[in-house]
Amino acid sequence: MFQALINVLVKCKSFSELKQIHALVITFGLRHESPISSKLLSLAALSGAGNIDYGYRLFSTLPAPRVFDWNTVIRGYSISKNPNKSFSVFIKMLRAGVFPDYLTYPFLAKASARLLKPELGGLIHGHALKNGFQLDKFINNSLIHMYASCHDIVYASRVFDEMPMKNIVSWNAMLDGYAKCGDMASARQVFDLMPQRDVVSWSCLIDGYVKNGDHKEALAIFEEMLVLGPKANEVTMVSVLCACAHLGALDQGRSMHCYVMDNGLPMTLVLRTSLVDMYAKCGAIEEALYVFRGVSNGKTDVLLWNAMIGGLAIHGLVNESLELFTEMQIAGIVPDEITYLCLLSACAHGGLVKEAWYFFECLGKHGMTPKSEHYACMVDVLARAGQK
DNA sequence: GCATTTCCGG
Repeated sequence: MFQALINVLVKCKSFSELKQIHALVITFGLRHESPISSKLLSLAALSGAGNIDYGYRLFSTLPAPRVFDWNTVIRGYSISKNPNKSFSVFIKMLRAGVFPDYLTYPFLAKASARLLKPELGGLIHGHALKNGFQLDKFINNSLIHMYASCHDIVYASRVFDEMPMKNIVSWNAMLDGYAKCGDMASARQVFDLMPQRDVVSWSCLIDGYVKNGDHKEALAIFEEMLVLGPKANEVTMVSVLCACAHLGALDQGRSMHCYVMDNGLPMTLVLRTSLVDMYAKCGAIEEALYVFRGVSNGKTDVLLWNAMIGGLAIHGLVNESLELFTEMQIAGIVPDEITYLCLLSACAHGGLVKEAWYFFECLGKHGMTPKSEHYACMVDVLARAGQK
């Protein structure tokens, strides 16, 4: 009976299915059977079928949650909109007398990193040390990443240096840390020094060069990777496509696209967005549209639509851009402030003063505050229309 | 049984 239910749970794909199973569990009085409720909780809190608030409500009904359950909720919040809640759950956990384990801390480190609060991460660090986890590789690696993400590279390297046994993840965390802090010389040094390199190491280095504006070097490293390194993955390709977009290197961009297809890399939404953006920036609107339309009924999000709407706008295809916006709303995608920025830029190109004002007002009506970029665009619209 | 690292649009 248990196993049958767990098998059903694993296959659960949507929120409504999840709720049905939840109802079933309650009806059969299995709510307090820990293997079932734990599995249900992790599905609710972590998978695409649920959401963390639902997960937390479910968690609250458990008579005696175990470390596993606490970790699930802390982890769920660490990747949610509000990572602060990971800490409130952690405090409740301590008050309930449940001892944190080697997975509790990495989730809390992640929450600190996402909040950009190294002070908070430092407290977690101290807590882990006090509880005898000073040699734990998993915890230390997540702490390195936490400090580095918070631009506290001195602390990150202190943790790194004090680790008696480092693995490739430790090295990658340092490499990425330096890159994120804009210190590509040190990042490169770490890369050259590390005992072995995997696809993440190469991707970190390449993306570091991209983020620091050295697109040529990023592509040069990628070429080197093709010869000496591991196979690139879809994450690597996102960075190199960004480099091609910045350089307007259409031919190279096309060959990146070929690499993706030839190697059967998963066409994730992120990758599709990068391809659309690259083609659009390189002036290949037809190809951008081709990738954008891609699989019919495929998943889309606001970032993908923004890339296409913005791509049309910068090439002066004003009507096409505005029509795509209409289509996007019909598709049920909610625009964000970048969408409006793209639309305002389309209006600037087309001299559409009235439409620009309309979009500018929409911004406020949908609870967004115009930022300096929006004002700049409006000034541009009015200046081009010859108004003062 | 949960695990840390790389990626998208202005």
